[in-house]
Amino acid sequence: MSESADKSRKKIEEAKDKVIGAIAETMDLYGVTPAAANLYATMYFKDQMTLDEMREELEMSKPSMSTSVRKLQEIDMVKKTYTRGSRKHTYAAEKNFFRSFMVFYCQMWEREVNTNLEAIEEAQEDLINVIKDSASTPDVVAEAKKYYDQLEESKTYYRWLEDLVASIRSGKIFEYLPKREQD
Amino acid sequence: MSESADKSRKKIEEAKDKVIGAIAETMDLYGVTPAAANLYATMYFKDQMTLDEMREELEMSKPSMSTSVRKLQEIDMVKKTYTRGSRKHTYAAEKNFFRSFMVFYCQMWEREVNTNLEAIEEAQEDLINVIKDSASTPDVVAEAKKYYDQLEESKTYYRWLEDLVASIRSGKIFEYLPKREQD
DNA sequence: AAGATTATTAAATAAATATTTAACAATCTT
DNA sequence: AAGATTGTTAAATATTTATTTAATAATCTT
Repeated sequence: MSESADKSRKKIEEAKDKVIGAIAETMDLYGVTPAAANLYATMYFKDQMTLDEMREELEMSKPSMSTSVRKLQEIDMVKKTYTRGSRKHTYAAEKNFFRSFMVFYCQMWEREVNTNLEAIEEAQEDLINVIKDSASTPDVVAEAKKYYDQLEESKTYYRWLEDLVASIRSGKIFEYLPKREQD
Repeated sequence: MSESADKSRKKIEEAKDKVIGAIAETMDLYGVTPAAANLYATMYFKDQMTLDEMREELEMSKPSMSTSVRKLQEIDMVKKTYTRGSRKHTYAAEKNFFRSFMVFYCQMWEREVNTNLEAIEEAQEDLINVIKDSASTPDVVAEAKKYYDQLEESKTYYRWLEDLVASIRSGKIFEYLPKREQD
């Protein structure tokens, strides 16, 4: 093989590495470890990989690859693939960023909505009891009312977030905000 | 003060604590430290606070409060307030979750778009050079083309994310996904 | 079923992050 | 301007989190 052909191969690797670096760098936003971030970014340019290939490519331990893969599977950024004839498990990166976006944020927002709405409902019940309690002094009742109203108002946000999740999950959001293929 | 009135006060505190716990728990999603998460959740039920009040309420050190406040200010979840007559600085929590949502996610997504699009542009230039290079073998050219196309397709996502940010920042998204005040 | 290969779990280590104590700088009051 | 109060920065400590090595479990082939 000629030297200039080698040079071309090397330039391709360089190009990939730029993108790999950028993706890995911004993936801390998705709450994954550096190992998982690097792994996903690497897999983004591969068809599929085995744990041993990952270990070799990233020069890390196999358990680290194993846990990283699992974490990435949880947020649907990596899928297990079935390759007959191979004893080793194979995995492929989700290359459609829209799908990753959907799964990750909807999961995250749903957790936030559920946790907080549940607490709010309980708190509001408590506050109503205070308000209704004849033993409560007027200033205490006023305070309870104030907090009750504040919580009630915040529910508008959580309802909106739920609607946003539904719109993304169903794909309806793309009717309003279309994907622009061209530049 | 009667004992039952005290009981009412205590129930209010309990109600608040439920919500404080939930907010603090979900705030790890926003990439803030536990101290900052607890602080924001606490401030959510206060008009404004000084650093010393924070330290006392959370039973933590003053520098910890100072750094937490700064971090929360960066994502616009806390604002400095001007209280004349007081030597101490006072701070207030942003209580409108829609605004917090906007600032936090737009900031985050914009960083992702900028970092990745920049890398993609550079990588695509490199790949074009390989494709145009007469010394590149056909299989190398094919590979370069494959990656080029993959990157090109991913840009659709980043453009969409930019549109989403613009729609949120301008408030236009609420025309499509309105805030529902009632239940 | 036995042996070999691969993947996962557990314990130990390493690295990164959060928090505190101590020192310093800035600001306000007199 | 001096002294006192408040806030921030720096260094040290503590805590948490990520990663590795070692051990175990599961899976596949013969």
